[in-house]
Amino acid sequence: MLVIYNSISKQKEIFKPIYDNEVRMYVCGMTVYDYCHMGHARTVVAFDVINRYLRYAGYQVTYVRNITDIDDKIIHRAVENKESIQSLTTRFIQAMDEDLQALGTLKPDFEPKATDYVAEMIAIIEKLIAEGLAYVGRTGDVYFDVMQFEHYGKLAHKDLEALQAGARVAVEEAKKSPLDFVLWKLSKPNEPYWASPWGNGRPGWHTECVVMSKLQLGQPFDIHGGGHDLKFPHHENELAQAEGAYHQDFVHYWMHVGFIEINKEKMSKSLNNFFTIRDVLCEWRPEVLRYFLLASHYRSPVDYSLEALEGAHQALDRLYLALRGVDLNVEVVEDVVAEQYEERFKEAMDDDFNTPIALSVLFDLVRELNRAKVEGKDNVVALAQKLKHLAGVLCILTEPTEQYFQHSAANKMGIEAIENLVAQRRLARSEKNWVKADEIRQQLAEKGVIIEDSGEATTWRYE
RNA sequence: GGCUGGGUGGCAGAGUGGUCAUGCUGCGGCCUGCAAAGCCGUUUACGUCGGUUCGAUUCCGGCCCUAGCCUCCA
Repeated sequence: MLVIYNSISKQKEIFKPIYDNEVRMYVCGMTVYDYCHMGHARTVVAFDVINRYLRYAGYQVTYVRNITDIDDKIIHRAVENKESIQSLTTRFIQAMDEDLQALGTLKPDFEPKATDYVAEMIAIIEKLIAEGLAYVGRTGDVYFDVMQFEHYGKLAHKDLEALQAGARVAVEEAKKSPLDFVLWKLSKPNEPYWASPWGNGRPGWHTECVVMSKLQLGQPFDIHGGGHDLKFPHHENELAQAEGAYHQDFVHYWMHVGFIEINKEKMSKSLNNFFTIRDVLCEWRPEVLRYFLLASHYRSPVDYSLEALEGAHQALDRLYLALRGVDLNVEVVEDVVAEQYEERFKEAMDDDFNTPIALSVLFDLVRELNRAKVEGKDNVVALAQKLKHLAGVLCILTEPTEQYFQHSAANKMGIEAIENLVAQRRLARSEKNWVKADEIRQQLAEKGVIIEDSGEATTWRYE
């Protein structure tokens, strides 16, 4: 029984899809004017695991993640770069695809772009005006009239009074209330525009998600997610539009992912304390990054640090080491003990996708496996297969074992040279020339190569 | 100011009304030519002050500290 923490009720709730075993999930994606950073990675990986687990659990998932390819930041950046908007967004969409693929995330089933749905956005704005929920302001822009939607604030748990008291924005004369948000923004000279009943302009940000989710998933749909910073105002504003326009629930389960922090401070573009995914992938292999992200629960804040990455690396090594020397390319073997670990794994993931616990189950399985290896039990293969299989749901332990340890990289000693030294050392050892054997081991260690003897065999790996 | 979250052992990070999280690290042992890996054992916890309880890190209340949102942000 799957339980999900729902932001709107602030409680864990039993998950019941709208249609039997189908899950319809929409996640707010990127605004493509720059490279993706670790914060994006976290949200994307979190929902990737959710997507994978739901499928593993037998649900038929439709996963939609939008691309925002028109907004003020994009326009500004294009001007800054003396580049067309089209070229800017195309470039960063491609970069995003590369980065997310490197992280091993599955592509969403649909990745709608805002600019492909402008006509539909205009239609919903017209409907909102007809419903009395939107108005044309004094400057000609169209605004959502927050006061007219009685449930405004129900997601973020804010009441209008408090919001107004805290409003830091200078009241724009064009709006009735400072909380009203723009649905259609008239274009200035040299800005891109679409024709509309209110003049040439472009849609406000929040509307695209309402339109694209409804088109591809219907309304209501099951899960809507995104980073924690989207809860308010973005998701609140989506909800107001969707429920205001169609008079029915918008979303059943709202999920929000916690922030990546640096020195306990939110990583964000405005604070300029962010690391891009590609920066990090220059130093660390993608799987380490994934492990790091999965080692804490998706709702908690995570502090990004070298120590944490190193910890992830070591933990991952332990998982892979357990698989070493086991031939997995055989028919899947059933084993009662192995099944117990799968049950525990499911239990962990069923509890609001608790990946830290799921990982701890994997480590318990590793101990079981190592023990079985030492004792020469006959369930070694079954345990190893189970480990690989369950880890695969989290999309870790995906590489062939030896490839993981002997992964070539430009700055490392070549495999041939290593094998050569290992052979020399084997000879020295057979002659009980311990001095020479230790010398070679030391030589390799200085190059970051770890030697492991077990009986006659010697294996090596990069540290 | 309002609204959300947090404060756990050397670090990271879960969780629970009364036996173990887990990973890294420390210590002891086994194994090993010595190591590494592995196995076994083991030390150091639950911000603070009260309350409920036979018993609270876990429930309730006050306080302190801290992050986030209230403006674009995953």
